[in-house]
Amino acid sequence: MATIYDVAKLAGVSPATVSRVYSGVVPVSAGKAEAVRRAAAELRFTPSGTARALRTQSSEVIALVIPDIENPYFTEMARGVEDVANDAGYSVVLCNTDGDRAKEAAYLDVAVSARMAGVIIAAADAGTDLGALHEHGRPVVAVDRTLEAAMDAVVMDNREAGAAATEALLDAGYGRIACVTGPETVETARQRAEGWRAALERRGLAAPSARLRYSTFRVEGGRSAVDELLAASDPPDAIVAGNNLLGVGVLQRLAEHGLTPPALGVAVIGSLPYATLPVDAVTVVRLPARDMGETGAQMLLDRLHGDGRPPRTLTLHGVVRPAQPR
Amino acid sequence: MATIYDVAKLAGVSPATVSRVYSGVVPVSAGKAEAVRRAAAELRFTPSGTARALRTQSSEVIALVIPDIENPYFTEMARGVEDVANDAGYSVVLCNTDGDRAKEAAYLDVAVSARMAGVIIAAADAGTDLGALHEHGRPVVAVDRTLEAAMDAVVMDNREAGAAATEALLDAGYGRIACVTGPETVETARQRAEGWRAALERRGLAAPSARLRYSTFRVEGGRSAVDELLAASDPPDAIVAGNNLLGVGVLQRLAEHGLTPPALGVAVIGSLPYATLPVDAVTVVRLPARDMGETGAQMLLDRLHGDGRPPRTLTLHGVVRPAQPR
DNA sequence: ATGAAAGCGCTAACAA
DNA sequence: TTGTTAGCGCTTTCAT
Repeated sequence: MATIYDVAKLAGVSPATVSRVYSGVVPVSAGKAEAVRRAAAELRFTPSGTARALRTQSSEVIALVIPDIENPYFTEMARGVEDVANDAGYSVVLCNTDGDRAKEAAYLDVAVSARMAGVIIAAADAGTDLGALHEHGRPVVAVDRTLEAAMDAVVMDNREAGAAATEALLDAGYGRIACVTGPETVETARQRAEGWRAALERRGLAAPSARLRYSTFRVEGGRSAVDELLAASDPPDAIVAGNNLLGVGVLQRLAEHGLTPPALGVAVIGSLPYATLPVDAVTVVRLPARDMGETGAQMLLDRLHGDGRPPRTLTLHGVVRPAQPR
Repeated sequence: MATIYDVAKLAGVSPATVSRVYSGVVPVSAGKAEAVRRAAAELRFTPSGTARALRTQSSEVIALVIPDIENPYFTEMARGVEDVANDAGYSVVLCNTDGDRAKEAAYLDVAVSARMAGVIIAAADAGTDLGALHEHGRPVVAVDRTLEAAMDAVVMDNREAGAAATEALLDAGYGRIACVTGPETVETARQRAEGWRAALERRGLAAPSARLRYSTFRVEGGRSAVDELLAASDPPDAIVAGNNLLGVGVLQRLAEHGLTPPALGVAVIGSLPYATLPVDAVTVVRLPARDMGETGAQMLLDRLHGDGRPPRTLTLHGVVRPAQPR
């Protein structure tokens, strides 16, 4: 593999000049620059990112840590991060943690060990340790889920989303509304459930815990919740699904029970990009995932460019698309 | 940031000993190892991956290059890659190219510049240039789509999948079967269409080009194909969808036309993980995406561990789940 | 505008 | 088993 020394020798200049041609800021005479370029092409020179990273103590790579790469919500977010980061000349490393603390810790370790420029993280749970990142002075932005009191973060208004979903069902005439959400350890899951409860109570209705199910944020969770809820002595007439995958599971299982909405009302928090039936009959609270990614990436870039303001939390709001009355 | 020198001084040993404790292979006496560990913990030492990569000319990172991170087929594959790679101590960097050659080239550049150990790639199209990787001696494994005549590759049997999907529809009694597939520039799209054609011709049926649509491998492509096919003077009575997203689009649009299967037959090449209606009425040719990822990763690891056998192509087969007769 | 030289933090001979 | 030492390829003063 050719190095700047090889290129320098062939071009008849010093290694420093070759370096200057590639870093671009320091002026180099046109003639020498041209000679360097020709020599580099001839030797198929590719500058060593690792050497540069070692020397400069930083690389143009940012880590994006997410709990579930198979969830379209997070991939949509990843697209947002990518677009903004790539435009600014950064590469994005996607790290999938499966919501597993050990895996997450391993990836954060890699991030500091590889001297990545910064980290955007949708944390597995509240226990994530950002200590090493902080000590090494790497900026971190939390997305989707907050992590520490005073840090940069972009989150959804989850309570509002939960309330809006519930209210849309109430407005459509449903009265016995259940809620299926994610694990109680996950902030977003709790907040969405709180929104459901608040909306019901605002209308003077009870929010019995028998109608609230903490589950996993996965398709299977939605499916089994339907079975459990329908088996109850006082089954609900509508269900709020706490995220997109739960929504898919709920709709799947309901269809198998012959209860396609609006026979039983359904509101989903999050989009259903791969739904195979018309979702007109389903209330959807669209969450701007891509926007969240873009905004988070921009916050991180600002920090990398020396922004020293106190940390801030940005809250994004969902958009309600009520079920069409038929 | 603490270095091995700081740790060495505090532990009262040489830097080399610290290094040996971390690399693990060379024996170190228990006492010194313990001292090193304590010193490292006290100084919150994190070894510099960049320094190590520079020194050893390689890093424990592999790049996974895919054309569409929002397609569950590729994320499922990514999971397979991740599992195998992580178990072997490698991190996986996910690079999303959007099927864009320039983006792809940029990522491959990063891969060699960062001295990544190897690359697994589902190429944007046949024009991808692997030259730089080869020159730098980095192993490459193609997945989903081949790229060069003699290279390691794991692909699906796409012709067979296309034929199986078509035959299932024929067996179910449909006779005017259309096919919607991806861009003609994409190998998998062509092969699946060829399978469709071959299956029809084997039964002595025509495969008129009016019933074959090259589109994009996206939801929207399936939707518009339905409209175009239904508007024809001699509309089909069944449709083969060339990938999962096309299948989603086809099913969506058919439902909007009031033509839910089996009113119009549908076979999908690929899985429908987020379908919201029961897919019993749809023929699905499940493609083992996760398996493809695991196998590709294993092939790459073998190369990294010195496997010098001639390159090989492994072909994986889909599994037909015919629509349930109702 | 250009070159010489030091050093980023680590590993791998080699010596002891 | 342990320490000494010489780089890996680059950037960056400091001179010129």
